Amino acid sequence: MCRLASRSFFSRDAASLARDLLGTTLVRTLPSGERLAGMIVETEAYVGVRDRASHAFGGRRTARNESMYAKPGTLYIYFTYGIHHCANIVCGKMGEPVAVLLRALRPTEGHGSMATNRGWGVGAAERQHELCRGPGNLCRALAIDRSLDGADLVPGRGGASGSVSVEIPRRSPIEPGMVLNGPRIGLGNAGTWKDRPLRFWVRDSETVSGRRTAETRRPGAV
DNA sequence: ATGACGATTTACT
DNA sequence: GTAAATCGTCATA
Repeated sequence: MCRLASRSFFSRDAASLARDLLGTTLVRTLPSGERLAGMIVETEAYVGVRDRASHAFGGRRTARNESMYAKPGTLYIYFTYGIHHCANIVCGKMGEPVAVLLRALRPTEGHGSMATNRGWGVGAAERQHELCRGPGNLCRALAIDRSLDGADLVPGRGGASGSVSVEIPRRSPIEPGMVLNGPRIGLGNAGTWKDRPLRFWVRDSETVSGRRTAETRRPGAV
């Protein structure tokens, strides 16, 4: 019914991956073996050294963003505002600092643990769509922090499933017409790059963060 | 050593 | 709509 995303799946440009991650499932396996998972419904592409909004703009390379230069399929986790972690999937060609930010999931497994991670009490059923809405909330719900920075989403030869992976259903649950895109969120002085339609989300998804009513464009267009 | 800032979230007017 | 929270990171000295 589904397959694990391979290295080649991640080895392509960020906008294309950001679009095609919609409808796939992000799986977080805890040390206890419990699975926390959700369908990806919102992403943003950070397309490389020329992207003024990227942490790697101009080839910037520091201890913090080192993982952006790792191989496709690597997790890049950063800490910001003194409070939140945000998760990216590195893509592009080997050594290129290109990545996709995961902004929201529709939870599918482990709702109870996610609620606990969010600091919620019991009876959170009516707020399930808020569990993983927004990049910071998503990380908190899935217990993702900098200890996972640099982790590989693609299993090694041993075949052991990693602590984070992406599962691709044989048939996408997302109809092509359900995908919208528009400008990325929360950018400062990114100049012209601020308005590029590099944010992708699923239409009508209650779990999408920020504005849900932006322009429609040809899926994958940049 | 120090200061400014942030790919956010939440609460409040 | 605006503001506060909060601290690791980076540039500057």
